[in-house]
Amino acid sequence: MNLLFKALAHPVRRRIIDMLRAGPLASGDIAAEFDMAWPTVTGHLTALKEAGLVDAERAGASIRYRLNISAVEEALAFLMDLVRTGDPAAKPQET
Amino acid sequence: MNLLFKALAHPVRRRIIDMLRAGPLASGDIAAEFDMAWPTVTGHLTALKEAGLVDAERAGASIRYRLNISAVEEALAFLMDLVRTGDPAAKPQET
DNA sequence: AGACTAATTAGGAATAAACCTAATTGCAAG
DNA sequence: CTTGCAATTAGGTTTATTCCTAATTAGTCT
Repeated sequence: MNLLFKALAHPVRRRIIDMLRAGPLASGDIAAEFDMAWPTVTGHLTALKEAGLVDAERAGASIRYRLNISAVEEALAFLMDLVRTGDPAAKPQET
Repeated sequence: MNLLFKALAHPVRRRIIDMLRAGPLASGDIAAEFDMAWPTVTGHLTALKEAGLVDAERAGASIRYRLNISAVEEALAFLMDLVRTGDPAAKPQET
């Protein structure tokens, strides 16, 4: 949970997630989109992987990163719970 | 957006949010729940305030913190968008 | 005013994060 | 087997975060 929100707390990592919505991408393709050194991007990919937000698999010479939706859903569930019980207009008990 | 996820990326701050779901609390009441110095908690409250997750207002001698649901909803919307267009089973276009 | 309580601000130390360059590993051809 | 491309790991610097204690501000009460 903590690694998850930490991973989301960086613009570069959020943009990587955004890129991966269209489908898996190679590390190099991702790195090419940013104005920073490739190893820096590798670091961000590692953070995303450790948070469970992406999976990596080797495909020949390159490595393909794929978005893992279920990790996003986990964060989503946390926030939904927060909104539900925190909003006075949405308590099922006191109808 | 960035401050928002950054604020959520710390267990103490998430627990403060959780505490505030039941209703507003004074700074001291919040600080009393943690095993750390009060000024440290003040720092976390400031981070939450800057993220828009809480509002603070003075109430006599004390200061009351209140959860701001709409900021949570903002994060929620971001993640929802991610799940929607990232999930192959949920593309309305290709039915 | 003076004393007491609530909370923040100031300043500083320890730890973690983000970034870089250089060196290394893993695969694929030739 | 060696050359070349893809990507990561290593090592180090800069900046940000987290936490502490001490000092300060703000409000209450007698």
